[in-house]
Order: sequence, then structure tokens, then C-alpha cells
Amino acid sequence: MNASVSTAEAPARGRRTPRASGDERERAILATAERLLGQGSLSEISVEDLAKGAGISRPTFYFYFPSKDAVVLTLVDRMVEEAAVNRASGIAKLAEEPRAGLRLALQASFEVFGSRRAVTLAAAELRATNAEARALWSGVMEGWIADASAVIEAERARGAAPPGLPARDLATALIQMNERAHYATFAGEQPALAEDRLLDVLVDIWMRAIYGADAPA
Amino acid sequence: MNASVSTAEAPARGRRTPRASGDERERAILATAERLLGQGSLSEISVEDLAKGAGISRPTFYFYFPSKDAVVLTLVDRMVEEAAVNRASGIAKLAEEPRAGLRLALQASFEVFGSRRAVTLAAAELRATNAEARALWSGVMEGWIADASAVIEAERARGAAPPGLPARDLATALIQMNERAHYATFAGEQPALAEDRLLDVLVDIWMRAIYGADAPA
DNA sequence: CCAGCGTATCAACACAGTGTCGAGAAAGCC
DNA sequence: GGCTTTCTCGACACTGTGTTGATACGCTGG
Repeated sequence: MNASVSTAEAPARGRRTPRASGDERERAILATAERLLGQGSLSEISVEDLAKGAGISRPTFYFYFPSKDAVVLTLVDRMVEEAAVNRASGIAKLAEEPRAGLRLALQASFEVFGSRRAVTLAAAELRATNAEARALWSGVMEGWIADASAVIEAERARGAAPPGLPARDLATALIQMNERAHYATFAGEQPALAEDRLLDVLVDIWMRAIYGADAPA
Repeated sequence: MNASVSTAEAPARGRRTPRASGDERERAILATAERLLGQGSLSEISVEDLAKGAGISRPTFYFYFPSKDAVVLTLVDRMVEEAAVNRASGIAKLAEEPRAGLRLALQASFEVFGSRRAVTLAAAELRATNAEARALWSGVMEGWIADASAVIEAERARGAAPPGLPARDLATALIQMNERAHYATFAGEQPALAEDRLLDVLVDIWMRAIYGADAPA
């Protein structure tokens, strides 16, 4: 499954020493961040805002987190972990019921990221300026692509899918499509797919790209 | 074709009064911006840097442009216009030679945006924080999607493509895929498609999504 | 040939935000 | 009750943005 990326190897993105009661403050900061992100974009939120929201002064904020970015990264980390857990079931089902299994697999991400839009959008915004955010997200994408490649190869091996593009290339483009389409929809971009159409559209394209034969001249 | 979006209705994004010799300075600023963007990301460049690069002081910069963002927007505007011009030919060819025509159409964007990566990447970065950049890019996407929808519908009407997803939904997801895949490749993201594979992969998925029949159970 | 007006320039300022330092309060614990 | 560790914040230093007001520059018409 997805693997590494997470808090595992870098345990304390948050406060300097993970102990005692300041715990509560840390949670207050994270909660404030998520709340404020629901109202405005990341760049509109200052460290001052986060501190005030958590009932502390700005310097005290820095006792708990090294920067605003670190707060968001923590939030994203957790969300990503949540998403990784959910996704396994759909993939398992894929061999018997391709379309339904695929839909289930895609739905897992859709739901986790969709239910915490504020964090999802902040993650995307952060990626533009923060290398750690880029690395974190790269890892997520890599996990998805690896899974999708494996599925495509398995389906080809058992004769359910015809040969075609290298599995990894195909998986890469499809995962990228998913990411972008989700983002556009969640961000309310115009144009974008309607929220209740998103999965249908993506699943259909995946099915054709994986199971469809090479097209006519 | 693509339509509006461009400098047409908002003629002077640049200096306050479009006259005389300060013209040279304006060009110097734009050139400096493009040069510096080749070295580092937008957020690493300050107005000071742009001014210095153009041989003027920071306040003087503000005589020519209202902000750093406006400079980049001007650069992007021009690139977008360039891209719009190129694309027509491929679409025309599409009816006789679907695969070749499609490839040609996609290639047009690939080449324009690929040949000015610095600006392309800056545009993407800007979108994260700047509403005008988002609007500009939305317009570009909208144009592409409209064109792609029209093509899909035409191909279905003449019986070359089977029915399937609503043309606009399909077009939206495919264009989003293209955008994201191009960006990842140009930005050197990991994972991403290799530059010399990008078009082949995208064209193949487009072909299957448009011309392939609905997939098996 | 110089008065006068737009064009162009910049030093100095006001502001908003980040991150740090060092002095101190409060909370454990021996 | 002293010592240590955790926690807190006022005050500071710094970076970057955008504005203001004074001034110089160059042309054009009287």
C-alpha cells in the first residue's frame, strides 16, 4: 500500500518536546488553523491570527510550531494518513468487479479530501511555495500511481485488459487527472465537474483507458 | 476558437500611460522577470530584484507596474495569446485524421508552454494567491474545453465516435489531465511523465476515451 | 529661450508580517 | 523551599510591500 511519507520518520512536526499539558494548546492551534482555513485562503491567515485564535501571543505560537506552514503540514499529514487507510478495500474488489471496485477505490480519496476541503485546498496552496509540502504530496501521488500501475498490470496479466501504454505511464496520467479534477471541483473552479458527477466521469475514463482496445484509425 | 481572455478588454495591465520612451524600461522589467523566473520561483523574487535588474529603484518600478503580480500576469497574457494562435491547425485536421490531428492540437500547447517554462510555472504559482491569475487561467481552460467538447460532439454526430459521457464532462476531465500532466513534467515533479513520452500518453488516453466503446463488465 | 506641463525618478516613510531573544511566571519534583 | 523544566510574552531586528512628496528631465508653444 501507499507507504512511508507520513509522520513515521519525522515524528514531531509540531511542538519541540511532545509532553505534558501544552498539548491542549497545540490542539487549539490546529483547530484554529482548520477553522480559519474554512473562511479564507492560507495566504490570508497570519501567525498572529492563529495565535489569537488559540488564545496565546505570537511568540508563544512559535513555542509550539516553527511556522505557519508546519501547522498546515501537520493537518495535511493526518488527512493523508486517513486517506491511505480507506483505500485498500476498493482495490481488493477490483479483480471481480472492475468498475465497482475502481469506483470504490476512487471514492475513498474523494470522501476524505472532500470532507476536509479547507485542508485540501491549503495543501495545494502550500505546495506552490513550500518544498516539504511538495515532497509530502509527491509521496502521496507516488503511492497512488504505484497502486494503479500494479492493478493495470494485474488486469493485463489475467487477460482482462488488453495491452497498451506502459502501465506506469498510463497510471501517472490518470492519477494526475484525478488530482486535478478533484481540486477543481473542491475549489469551486469554473470550469469544473459538478461534485455529484465527478466520480462517474473519472471512473468511465479510467475504464476506457484501461480496458478499451486501442482505438481506430 | 478560444476567445476573449486576453489583453483585449483590459488593455493596459502595464504602465499607467502607454506612451513615450519609458517603454524601454517596461520591457526591461518584463525581461528581468522572465530571466529571474528562470533561476528561481516567483515567491523568491522581490520587487527590489526586478527593479535592480531593470536598472531602476523600487519606487520607480511602481511607476510602470502596480505590483510584481501584474508583471507576471502580463507575461502570462502574452504567452496565452501565443498559444491560442497555434492551436487551430490541429483541430481542423481532426476530422480526416483523428489521432494525428489530436496530437497536433495538443502539441501546440505543449510547445508554447514548454518553451517558456519559467513563465508557465510562475503562472501556476501565482494562481494560488492571485484572483486575477485564476480568472485568466479559467478562461484559458474554458476555451480548451469548449473546443474539445465541440470536437467530441462532431465526431459523435458523424458516427466516428460512439456515445458516452456528456461531451463537456469528458472534455473537462481530459483537459484537466493535460494541464496537470504538462505542469508536472515541466516542473520536473517526481512522479511525472518523461517529456518525450507526454504527448504519446495523453493522445492515447484521449483516443480511448473518445473513440473507445464503453468497457466490458 | 524660457515658462510650463506631462514624464520619469527616487529618498524617506508607514505598514504588515516573520522570526528571535531574554526575562520572567508556573508547575513539577526531590 | 530550592532547582529544573515548561511555558509565556514584551521588545526587537529584519524583510518586503506600497505610498508620498520633492525634484529633475525633456519637450512644445508662445
